[in-house]
Amino acid sequence: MRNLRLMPATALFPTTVKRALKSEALTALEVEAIDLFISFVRLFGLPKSIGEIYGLLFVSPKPVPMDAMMERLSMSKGAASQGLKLLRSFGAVKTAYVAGDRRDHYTADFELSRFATMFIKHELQPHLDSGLARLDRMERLMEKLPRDQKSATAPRMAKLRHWQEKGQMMMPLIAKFLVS
Amino acid sequence: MRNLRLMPATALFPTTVKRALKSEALTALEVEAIDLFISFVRLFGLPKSIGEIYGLLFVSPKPVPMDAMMERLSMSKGAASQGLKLLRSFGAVKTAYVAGDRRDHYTADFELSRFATMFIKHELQPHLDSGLARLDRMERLMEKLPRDQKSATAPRMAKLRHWQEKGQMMMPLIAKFLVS
DNA sequence: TAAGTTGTTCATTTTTATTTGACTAAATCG
DNA sequence: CGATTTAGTCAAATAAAAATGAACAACTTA
Repeated sequence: MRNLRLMPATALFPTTVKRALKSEALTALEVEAIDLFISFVRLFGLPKSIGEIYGLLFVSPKPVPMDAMMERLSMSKGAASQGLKLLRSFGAVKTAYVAGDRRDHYTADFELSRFATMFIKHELQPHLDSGLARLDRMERLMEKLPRDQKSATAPRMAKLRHWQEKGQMMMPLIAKFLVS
Repeated sequence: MRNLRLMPATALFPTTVKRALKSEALTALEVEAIDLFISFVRLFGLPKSIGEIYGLLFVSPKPVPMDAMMERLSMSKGAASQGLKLLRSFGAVKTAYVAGDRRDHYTADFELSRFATMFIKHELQPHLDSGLARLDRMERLMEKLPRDQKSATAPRMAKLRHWQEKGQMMMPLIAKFLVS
């Protein structure tokens, strides 16, 4: 699985310093943090692997490269790469430069509100937006209903409109509140 | 699948009125409502079938029995029964008495906030509660860290505490806002 | 420039969530 | 009471989501 190469016995003074070959087991603190963030990200419908990565970075005193994460979390390269891509996309992790290392190193951004604003932007807002067009469509369909059905349906559509508007209004407020 | 029995030709005056044997196809309005609520309930991590049931009831002028839902939504008995059980559990649907019919009939409760309060109660609150104990645990683990790591970790734990408290405070406010 | 390193993509596999429908219990009917 | 209707349960089937790892591209470096 890992492709370890044994260093030839003659290489007493290797020109490049080899990195640690074995990854440390997770500390109790790391396990707690990972656990915490797994359930946190689940709240936003994100996969476990996202929580694992973020949790590990959250308590890491120094930037962590992807291969170290993979090893310590026993996670595939694909999951790590995709997870970091997503976390980067909404600013939950940042890359950090580490001198003399070609690999990208990652740190957590501690503004947890990023998860919420990401959720609002990618899940809630689109839903609210398409909902507006749908409501118009539904009201037009309602018009064609026989009188009695129409009168029964009208107040329900009003309720929907009400919630739609409430949602639209809430979004900026919540966003503002979260950033504070 | 359905077990239809043909009525014997002699039964011109049946003692009990047989119900309609064929279910009507969904109307355009029903399809819109179902679509709307499927994506709405997904927001709360609920399965599609929940959205289908609630969407259908939302635009039904009269109470609907379970077998009618099953037919019109082409949904299994299990999904219908379990879905209604869940929706009932947080008050999103109510049962209505219909004279001369032994079956339970269901209507939608139009207070959409029930979905949100259900989510808060069953997903958010438990997470916040267990989070409190976890934070204590993490802080105790942090104490045992070497000086330098500890000083790097401390502000992160403070951030976590901050969000935890913010969350605890927000819950009642959100709840109040939703009901209004 | 050849060999090695790092990171991405995506078809396949694995895992998890949801749905199905046979079975059953309970209630009502004749 | 026996037949029928209604609705709940749960093991098995199916569908959906997530993880894996091989293949590849883009760099680096020796």
